[in-house]
Amino acid sequence: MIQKISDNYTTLFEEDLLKEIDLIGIYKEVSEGFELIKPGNYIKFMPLIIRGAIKILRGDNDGDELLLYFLEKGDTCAMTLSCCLGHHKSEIKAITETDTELIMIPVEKMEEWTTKYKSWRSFVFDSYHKRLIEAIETIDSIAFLKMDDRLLKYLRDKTKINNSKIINTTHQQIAYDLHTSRVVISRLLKKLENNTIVKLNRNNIELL
Amino acid sequence: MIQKISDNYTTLFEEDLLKEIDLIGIYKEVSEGFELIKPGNYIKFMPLIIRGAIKILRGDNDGDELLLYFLEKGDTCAMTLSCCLGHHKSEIKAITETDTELIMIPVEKMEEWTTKYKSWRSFVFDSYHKRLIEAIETIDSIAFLKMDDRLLKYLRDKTKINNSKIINTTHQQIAYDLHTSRVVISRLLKKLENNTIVKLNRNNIELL
DNA sequence: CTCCATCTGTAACAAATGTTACTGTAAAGC
DNA sequence: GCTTTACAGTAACATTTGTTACAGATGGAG
Repeated sequence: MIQKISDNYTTLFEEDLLKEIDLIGIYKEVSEGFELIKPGNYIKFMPLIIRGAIKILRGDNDGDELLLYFLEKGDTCAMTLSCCLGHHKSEIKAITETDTELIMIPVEKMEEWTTKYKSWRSFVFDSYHKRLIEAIETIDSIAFLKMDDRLLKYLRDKTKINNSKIINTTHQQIAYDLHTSRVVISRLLKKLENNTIVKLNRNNIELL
Repeated sequence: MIQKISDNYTTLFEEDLLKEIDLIGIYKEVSEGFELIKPGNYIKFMPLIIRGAIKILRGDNDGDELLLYFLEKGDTCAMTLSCCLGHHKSEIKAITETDTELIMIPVEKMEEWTTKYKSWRSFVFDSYHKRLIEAIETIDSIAFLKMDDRLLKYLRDKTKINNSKIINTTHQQIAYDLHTSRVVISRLLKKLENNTIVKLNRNNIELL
């Protein structure tokens, strides 16, 4: 486990901290499409991502939802941090975007390590920073971009996360992530296809 | 200065930390409408707000802008924290909403105090947490609400911040904050007036 | 193969928001 | 007082996005 952490985290954790993670962390493999966190859950573990990607969504009271951002290897979930420190309920939804390996750290260790290890402190600050930036980028997209550009950005993010120009998803699923309707997405995708920016197949979109 | 801090911050800072703030912090009074931070600035100080309110805006490349949230007494600017720790340029704009008293802390002290004082660490974590929550609430508004509800929310936030049912501003200014056009705001305000939710005057809106 | 569920394409329309243009009115400066 | 400027009201129209309804295509289950 130590090896996996050092290989995938740019933050250099102290030797002692690595040993603690090795001792206390729970290694887990999760397959694609699993709902790790539901709105309303209390969170007892903090995930360190080793491989794969996790999609973080905001859900409102009526089942509407909106993609906030993706987490990748080396990341952790700042909302989880918030919830842990503040002992609040989750206000978000987390779903594995691909098969994912992660290490679960019990909440209690959070504060302890924050006091004890400088590198852990930096890691946590850095995570907050990244998430805040991502949240603000999401605001940029919604506020300043039209749906066609948001869609294109979404497709590009997807190819980056999955490391493949082929995106396996349905129009309906994209509509959920961008909080719009399926018809709108179909319409705009068709326009992108006419401009030879994508190629459309059933359950599958290729970014050219 | 120690008194001002202890009076206005719920986080209880240690005696030693309070002394350091007293010694190092620079007390400042800023009048309404002053632009504290411009996009592109490097930030050398971190503000602790004692009294008043600061409006934080996101600005894109073309001069478009959008209100992110307000800061009040007891708050600090998480984006500033980010910038300080990461030594990045500012990506936001900060304008005093009312006359404001604040204490400026030089960036160098940030990391030092984070290591040295537990209460400072909690304060910084808590600030990040609050800002992340606020950013996500802003996302909620833009993504899930129509302009009329966003406007009403905006007016209510304003009355809360300024502690008065009378809002002194122009339709154009609201339009900038919500990133829409003046005509749209005028139209919706008129509708709110017809429903006796507000009363409109020149440079001045009263929330009923 | 046939049936069925799911996915996609498209049209026609409705609603929300953005744009342009013009008017009147209050306040500020002279 | 008069003139100028900023602010607000309104109409007419354009664009974007959302909604409903239906038809055709695809692939899997039986």
